[in-house]
Amino acid sequence: MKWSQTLIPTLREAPADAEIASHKLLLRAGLIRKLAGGVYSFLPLGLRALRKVEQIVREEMNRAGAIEVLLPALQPPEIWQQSGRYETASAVLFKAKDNANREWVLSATAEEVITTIAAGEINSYRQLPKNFYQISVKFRDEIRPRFGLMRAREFIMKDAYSFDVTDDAAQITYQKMYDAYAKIFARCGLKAFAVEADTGVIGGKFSHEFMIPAETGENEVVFCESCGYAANIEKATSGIPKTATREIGAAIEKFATPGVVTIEALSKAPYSVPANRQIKTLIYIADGKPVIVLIRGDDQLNEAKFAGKIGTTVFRPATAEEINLFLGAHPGNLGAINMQYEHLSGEIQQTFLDVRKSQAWDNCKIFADERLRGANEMTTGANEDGFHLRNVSIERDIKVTDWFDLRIVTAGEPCAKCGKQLKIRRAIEVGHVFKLGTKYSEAFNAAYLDESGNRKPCVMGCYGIGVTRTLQAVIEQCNDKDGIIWPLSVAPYQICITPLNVDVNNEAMKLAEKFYAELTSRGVDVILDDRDERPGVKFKDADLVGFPIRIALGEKSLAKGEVEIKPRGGALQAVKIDNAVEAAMTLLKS
RNA sequence: CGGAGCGUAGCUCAGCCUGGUAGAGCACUUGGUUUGGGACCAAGACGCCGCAGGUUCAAAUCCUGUCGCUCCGACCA
Repeated sequence: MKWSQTLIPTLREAPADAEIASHKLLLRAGLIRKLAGGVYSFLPLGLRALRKVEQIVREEMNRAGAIEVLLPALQPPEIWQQSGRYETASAVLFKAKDNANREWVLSATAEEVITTIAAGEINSYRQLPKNFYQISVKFRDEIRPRFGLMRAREFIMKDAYSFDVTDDAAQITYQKMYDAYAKIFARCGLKAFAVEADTGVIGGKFSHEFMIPAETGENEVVFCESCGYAANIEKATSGIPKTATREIGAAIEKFATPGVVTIEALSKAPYSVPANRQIKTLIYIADGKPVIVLIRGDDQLNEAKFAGKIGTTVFRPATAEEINLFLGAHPGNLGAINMQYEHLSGEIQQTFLDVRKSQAWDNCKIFADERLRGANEMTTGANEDGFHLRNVSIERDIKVTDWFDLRIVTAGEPCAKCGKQLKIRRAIEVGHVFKLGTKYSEAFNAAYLDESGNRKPCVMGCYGIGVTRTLQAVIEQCNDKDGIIWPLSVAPYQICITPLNVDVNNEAMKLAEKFYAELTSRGVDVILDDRDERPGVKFKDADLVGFPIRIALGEKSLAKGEVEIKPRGGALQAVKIDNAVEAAMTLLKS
């Protein structure tokens, strides 16, 4: 390709709405342009890099035995209702209406579609296993699109769906995908690692996410350098000790704490109740009903874990007004003990009772973090502004509905497996593999007949790679002050030939054309910078775009019978003209 | 959706406080001088100052509303 014939609109300055390095570089190097928030056009250079990532994904998926299909982006809402995700995933689904006012769902993912196909076309164990994948545009109504392609409303995803006869067989497929993913990211030049992950709305038994370490990543990963344990913080657990049990002491005692509404304030004199001897009482409204969550004063609630336990993602913290109405006190004075209303007077008490009834408050569930199990001599709010209770024994005084691990792990806690200190780092999620089980196959009746003629649901898995996100992750991981440093495997062009004089009669240009023809015939992706620009502009642009190898032809070196070959980020080497093509090929292979 | 900020030329931004009819740099066009790391000179073209109301003799500037964008939080590949 000749530079002058394509479109590579490089920018000296990054547009103001780009925040992180990779987003700025995508724009500055002329790979993408924004059409609207979270919606981007791919320009020629960006598309070339994207196609390379796609091709790597395709090759490894094929190698792992998956077969490519293409499923519709326009999907009838009925199938989403059938799986139940029309409600549970409602927040991210784009919906459109046709001219007959019929509703459609834009594909956010395709479990429903593929399972419909499996239900219709797979009848026998002889047809299994099958693993279908596609690389296609996905739509998600992200609450907050961010960082260019990292979190977009429209993006390209590789999604795969496997169907197996048994759980054991599904495990083998899962492992194949896991291995394929490791290869894919390695081939893209990425340092990826897998972590245990939360399954979220998709559901299923367990999953791993593939992460790219990056300060700008939106995920926090807990990991142990000693034994290799690694998990998304949403899922991570640690071996932190439970609350020390003490003698069950005296009866509960109410004491005045005027104006004290934080854990910290209560931990100071004159109260001096250590945070680890306090019970934090949080009120959430989940599916319209109140839920009480108890965790230790020095811990934080992990909302992802909480969501997993209560089985809905539709929840929010209760407002101060709601809490006051329900419990008769404001945040900072709450406890799961005195959920009474005797202290309220007449009319207010009636309102209180009505609210409780309407909100099913009397059946309000109390979930407590495991770390509080058996705790006593604890302090918590008295449900009366300005008062707390001490000598609280959880098992004795609070009717806990259920105990769960609900806390957020923090750095430095002991690893649950080996006891060494856990660390936390930020990362970008580029892939996710799920073991689904039979959730979708049962909902869509995707079943097969086994050897004995028994009808059984297929055991499913699903596997996603954010292709456009992966592309940006490559840039986020591979750049310097001058621009992108493409790994050879995904570079839009592998070699940029830069003649410093582009007059067709000039020796530099003639030679450039000759190299271009030779390298192209050898299957190398080459771009020839035939613009009549000053050398500085060409060099700066080549560095910005980040071609792995640049071959410069200028008077100075040509006079010595040489050309200059410079790997991006490596040392410049002078090579005899006749050896230049071979030298470049050698560099490509190394 | 809650909190914060920003919408002026293709890009980066000034002007707004204190109202008087549109600016700079880069990019673009033409001519010239340059030519190994984002050149210089000259001349040009490019603006519904996000949109809609309002105040005013007069609005980019003040007021109200609205839309869009960015950042922090919840969501995700």
